[in-house]
Amino acid sequence: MLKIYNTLAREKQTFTPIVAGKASMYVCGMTVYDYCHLGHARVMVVFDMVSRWLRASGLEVTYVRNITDIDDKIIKRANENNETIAQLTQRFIDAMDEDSAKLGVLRPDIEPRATSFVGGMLNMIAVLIEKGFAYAAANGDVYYSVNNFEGYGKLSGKSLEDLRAGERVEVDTFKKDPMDFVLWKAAKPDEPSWESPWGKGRPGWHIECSAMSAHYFGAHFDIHGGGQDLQFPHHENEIAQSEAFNGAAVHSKASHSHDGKPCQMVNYWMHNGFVRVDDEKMSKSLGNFFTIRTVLEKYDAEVVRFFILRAHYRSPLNYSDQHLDDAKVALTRLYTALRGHDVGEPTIDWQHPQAARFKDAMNDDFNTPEALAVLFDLANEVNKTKLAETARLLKSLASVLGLLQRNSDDFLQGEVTETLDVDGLIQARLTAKQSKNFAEADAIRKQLAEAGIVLEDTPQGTTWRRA
RNA sequence: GGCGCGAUAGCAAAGCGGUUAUGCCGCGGCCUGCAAAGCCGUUUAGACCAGUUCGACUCUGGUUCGCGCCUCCA
Repeated sequence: MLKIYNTLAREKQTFTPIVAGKASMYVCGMTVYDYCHLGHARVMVVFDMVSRWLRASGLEVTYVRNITDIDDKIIKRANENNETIAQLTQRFIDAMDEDSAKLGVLRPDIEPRATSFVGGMLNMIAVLIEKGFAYAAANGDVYYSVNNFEGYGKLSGKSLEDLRAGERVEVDTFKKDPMDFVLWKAAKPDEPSWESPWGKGRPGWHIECSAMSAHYFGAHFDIHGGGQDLQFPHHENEIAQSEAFNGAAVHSKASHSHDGKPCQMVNYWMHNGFVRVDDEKMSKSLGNFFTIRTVLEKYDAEVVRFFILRAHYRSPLNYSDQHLDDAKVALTRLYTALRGHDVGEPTIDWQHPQAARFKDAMNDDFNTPEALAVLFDLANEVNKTKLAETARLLKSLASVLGLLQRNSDDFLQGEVTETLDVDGLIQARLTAKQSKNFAEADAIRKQLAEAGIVLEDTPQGTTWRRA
């Protein structure tokens, strides 16, 4: 039985899909105006892992991850770069695809772009106005009226009163309530815009996700994911929009549909923890972010994936070179255990005690650190017994996490870019050893070590790996 | 100020009311010509103060410290 920590309930709950055997999952993806950083990498890897586990559990998964390709920052950046919005967004969508592919992230089933769903957003806004949840202001903006939605704050645990007391909300004279948020922004000159009943403009950020999830999943779906920072206001606002849209009009049981049942948008809300640098959130506004491609210049992409899955998805994850070095050594241990085992296609006997332990860990709110501990125990077993069957189980279980699927030598040796004749030197060392010329043998080994190559003598001969 | 999360050994990171987490590092041994890898063993824990309990790292309350959200943010 899979249990998921549901942010809405603030507890782990047994996962029961709306439609037996299927799972619908929507994850808030990227706003594409820059390269993805490690925080984005975490979202992609975490929900990739989630979708893989749901599938491994036998569910037919539809995974939707959107792309926000219209927004203030995009417009600003395109102007700065003197390129069109379409050029800018496509450039960074391509970059994102490259980065995520390297991290072993499978493509979501559907990756809708906001600009393709403006019609759906306009419809949603019109219905919200009609039902009394939204109003067009004098400046041409359309706002959502938070006071009219009963459940506002239920996801983030905030009350309107507390939010207002925060006094950090800018006073906007066109809003009826400071907490009201924008559904439709009136266009400024020289900005891209769409025609609407309220004049030219463009959609607010929150309505995009409501419209896109509604398009693919309708009023009700299983899992909605995203980073912790989206809990408020983004996800809170999505709930307000979608549940109001699908429910009855204001003053006639706001958040309930006509048959009296609550029209809940999402059953399970999942939020992954932040990536931190020096115990501070990694973010663009703080400027302390590392892009995925920067990190990949120095570290193997699978090491980064391993590093992310090594921590529980809800825990904070501190980034540092030291931690990545550590992850690299750990992953090397797993690949070393698999070295020399050609195990073929993944197959898992879930009756095997270690497989069962792995499954229990994953079913416990995706406990990947525990699942990885199982892999290390299996590696130890492989090292001791040399059993191909155990090696196969190790590799098969790892495949569920998107790890250890390369040939060991590919990981341990990397691309062959040597100017040194490694094989020749190994052969020369062997000759020296055979004639007991250990000084010569050690000199060769030292020469290779200085080039970053570590030799390992085994009963089957000498192998090498990169330090 | 409001709301929430966390505090585990040198570092990272899980489970668990009583029995080895796991990885890296350190130490001892085996193996090796010597190493490396591997194997065996081993040193370092549970912020602080109370309470519940036969027994608490694990439950409850409080304290301290850290982080996050309340504004764009994955």
